Amino acid sequence: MVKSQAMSQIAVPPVVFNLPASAGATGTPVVSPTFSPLYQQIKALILQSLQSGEWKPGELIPSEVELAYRFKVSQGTVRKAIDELSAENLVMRRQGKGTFVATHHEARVQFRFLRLMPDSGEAQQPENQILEVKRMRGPADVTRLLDIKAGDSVVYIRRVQRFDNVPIILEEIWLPGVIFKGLTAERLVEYKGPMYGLFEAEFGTQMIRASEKLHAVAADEAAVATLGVELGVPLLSVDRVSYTYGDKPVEVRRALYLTAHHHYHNELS
Amino acid sequence: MVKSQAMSQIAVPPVVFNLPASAGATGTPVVSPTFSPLYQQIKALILQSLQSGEWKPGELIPSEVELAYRFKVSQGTVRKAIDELSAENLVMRRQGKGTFVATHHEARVQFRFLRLMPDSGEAQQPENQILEVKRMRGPADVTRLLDIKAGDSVVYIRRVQRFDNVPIILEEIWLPGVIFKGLTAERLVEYKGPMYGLFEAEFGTQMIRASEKLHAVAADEAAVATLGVELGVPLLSVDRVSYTYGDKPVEVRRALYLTAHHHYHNELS
DNA sequence: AAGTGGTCTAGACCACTTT
DNA sequence: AAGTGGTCTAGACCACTTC
Repeated sequence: MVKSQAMSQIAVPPVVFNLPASAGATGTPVVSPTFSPLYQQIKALILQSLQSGEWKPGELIPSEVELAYRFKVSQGTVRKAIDELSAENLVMRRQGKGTFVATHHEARVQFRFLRLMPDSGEAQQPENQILEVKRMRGPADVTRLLDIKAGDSVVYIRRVQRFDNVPIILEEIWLPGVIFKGLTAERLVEYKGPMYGLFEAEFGTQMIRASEKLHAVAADEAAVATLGVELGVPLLSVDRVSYTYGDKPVEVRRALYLTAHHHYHNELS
Repeated sequence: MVKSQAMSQIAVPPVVFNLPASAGATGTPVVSPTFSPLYQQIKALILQSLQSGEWKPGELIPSEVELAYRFKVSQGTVRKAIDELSAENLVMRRQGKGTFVATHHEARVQFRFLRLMPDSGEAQQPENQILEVKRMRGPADVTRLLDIKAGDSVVYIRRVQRFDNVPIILEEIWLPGVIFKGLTAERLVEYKGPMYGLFEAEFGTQMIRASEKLHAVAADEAAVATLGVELGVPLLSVDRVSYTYGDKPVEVRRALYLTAHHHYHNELS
């Protein structure tokens, strides 16, 4: 039984969970306006389940065999879909155990999102100190980056991160107010672990990729006050926009890195 | 005819081109001390052909069917090997045409190795100005990074790169003297196009990945002289080590980027 | 029409983990 | 022993490019 690609084209509605056309279908194919390989459609369906929270970060997703049965495709096709999700770091495969939803409660993931390393020695987790948390109307440049309406409410966070108790990073963070309703200074202060872990666990928002722009800048007075450097000292400015499923921007960051004894590490390939 | 993985284990000599054990082989398997999947062994063999120059940058490599015949494995196994090489940007697949060896004579590749973008507007190719080329005994830190003997000969290059005729990058480059014997200032000046293109075309050395460390630093007198900035202005320092096949380091770079109107772009995922 | 890479299936077996 | 992901094969057909 060989299925034609065009015939096995399945409708992928925006939200509704949908099974593919029955495997034995013959007749006139219902040609949809947009073509894509079967495994891409399966990938999109799995992505929906990830986004909807059907499988939460850290959890086991159904086995390849089960997904193949559910979607009425071969295991190989499910495999190729999961292969891509794995390459994009959205899931993690473990031979013999299964496939797990990626989570920020893992050192590996955190190092992907914090590229600052000591010039010598091992990479380590910084400690947070929250300086300020408030709700405000988003500045124009921030709301534009977050793709929300001008003047919409945002949560503003200001914090310092320390390595070996030395302040190295001064950071401002803006989050869409609608998504991060219940976020308070207390919760941020008491939460141990990476901030993105808090976001995924308590706000159902998974950061899956980010785009950064780096500049060398001179220390301003805020940096002087918090990083203990002199005015004008060179600092690495890192502007970040983070995205969740569907390439939706959900965080804007502006950080200043003191790179006297640390560096931003990047692999080109 | 089903082949066991262990039985199809093939010897992968360092240089000699070798065919896998015959497909129908039964008897006692010659268990090699290191195990690896067949497709990884095929990948290693293809890698050898790339490294040896059997297929040069920009050229078409044999089709999957032909490689499968040559290695006496299925097309699917060759496919998986090439899939990985493609993911690592060592080859480029083009449906209907074939698989090509990656080359630095391509805009896409060049942007992978130069992350500096204008804050607004399109990315563009910079223009080179060679300031100095000489052969010298490599400084200790450089020879250590290049994994050559202390005091070994290196080629030293100093250059400025301009965007829209404005000097933005001041760069020092060290190359192993043994590999880049015939590299002269004249050749560097007259060569149009990316330097890595020259390296691959005339020295048979393909840069396939690089590791960068970024610091924010204050402009020194060399930067003042060449970039036309004032002493102490913040600059982005980029220390790079580039690698060719077999993770062999073949270039050390120290660059200063003027980031007043440009930024270093990075995608985290 | 012929050749290339791209997709899809079905089935077998392997390596690893848990029961 | 059973279940999971990982490897390998063989064969079919599709999409794209070139002749």
